[in-house]
Amino acid sequence: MADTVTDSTPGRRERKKRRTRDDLIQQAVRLFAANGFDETTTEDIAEAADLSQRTFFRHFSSKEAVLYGDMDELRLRMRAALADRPADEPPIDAVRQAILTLADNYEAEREHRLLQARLAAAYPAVSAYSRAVVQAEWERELIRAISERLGVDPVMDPRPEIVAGAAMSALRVSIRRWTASSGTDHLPTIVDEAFDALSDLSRLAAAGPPAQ
Amino acid sequence: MADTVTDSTPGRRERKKRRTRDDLIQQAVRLFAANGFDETTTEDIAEAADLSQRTFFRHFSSKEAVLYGDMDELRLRMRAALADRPADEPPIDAVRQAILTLADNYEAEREHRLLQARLAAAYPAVSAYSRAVVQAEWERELIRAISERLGVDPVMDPRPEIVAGAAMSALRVSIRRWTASSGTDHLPTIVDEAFDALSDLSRLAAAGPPAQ
DNA sequence: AGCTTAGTGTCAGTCACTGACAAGATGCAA
DNA sequence: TTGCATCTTGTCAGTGACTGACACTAAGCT
Repeated sequence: MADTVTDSTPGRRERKKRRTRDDLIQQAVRLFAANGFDETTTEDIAEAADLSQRTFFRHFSSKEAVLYGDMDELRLRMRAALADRPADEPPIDAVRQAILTLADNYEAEREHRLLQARLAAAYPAVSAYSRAVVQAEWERELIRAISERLGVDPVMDPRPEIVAGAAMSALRVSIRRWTASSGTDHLPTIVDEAFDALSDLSRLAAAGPPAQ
Repeated sequence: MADTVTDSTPGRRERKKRRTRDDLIQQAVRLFAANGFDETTTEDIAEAADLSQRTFFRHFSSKEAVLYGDMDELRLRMRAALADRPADEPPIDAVRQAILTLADNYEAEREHRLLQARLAAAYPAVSAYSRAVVQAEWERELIRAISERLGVDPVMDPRPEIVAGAAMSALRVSIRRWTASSGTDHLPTIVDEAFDALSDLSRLAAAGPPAQ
């Protein structure tokens, strides 16, 4: 047993791999912020991390993926938030709280999240990835939680998907507005207003004639 | 005035261009259906239409774009449907009717729309494009119509975006289910149920304990 | 018939991403 | 400690989407 105290669970190999991955993320984010997304090549990123391009693609499946390399942790936090809500709470409220958990994180990591959101606003490829991968994962978490609460099979009953989709849509709009304010507005507040609007969907009435 | 009767408005050049474009769409759709999206190269499509790859990219900005080359017309039809609804109708109802117009078209062009939906389900790149371009355009139409009806500025008031986003989400879910049924279910009916669920969002309650 | 303009082909180039192979590091067992 | 299996990486060659530059031809106009 010549174990040093350092490696508690993961071995040396694991730690090295993790460090390499973190390096790639850090360098990528730095370069994206400095020069833009399209303007940064995967070769640039690998170079900055002193690795080959091939190694970059062994850690991340695309240039977009490295920008969102830290999202898995957030997804799990959201899942935990859902599990913590009382089982008899109306699903839409549990969902609102889960989304607020995400919003809190955006405030806590304001600079980084703002960069991601700005790049998504500026580069279609980033926006597409964010929706198709990151947000799709969040949405799946919501669908799973909602169908459990309703006690229904999400394949048969469309309501979990409808609710989750509406919630994700509200989040997207909220983040867009938060980004437009450069993160000066309070995202959880924006999200709260968005969910209020969602509850009032059917009560939304057309305006009368413009001041008669 | 040596006009022949054939070219009523667009000149020979325009017609030729249009025909080339239509050829590309037709060949692309045929090849996608036969071999799959990733399995078909832009070179294959150009070749099948007896054109150079460079010309393909002069008509379509991406391989995804050619698959949705017929969507502009549908968007305009949706816009017209929105304009036709009474101005004092609740926005959510006008939106529902607009989406039902889309659904009707999906039934009318079942085979083609089903192919698009299947390719979107099978190929992430297609799904991403569909959302980021096609559906984003539809959503913008909704936002514009809703803010006009509410008499508000969509930059200041988040409600138009919220409503439009929720509606688009309901449409996506509906199309997914319609696709899963291979188009045998009636899409307008599915859409109607989705909008009913949307109206009942806040009344959705958790199930009691599983049969005590 | 001339002149301008727009659509096309060809060619060369960039860049994201992938498969194959070899080499060095790591974990593990004898 | 040694030996072997496994993992991570680098190198190299290749595919395919997409773009800029240039020359050529057809279409519209006078």
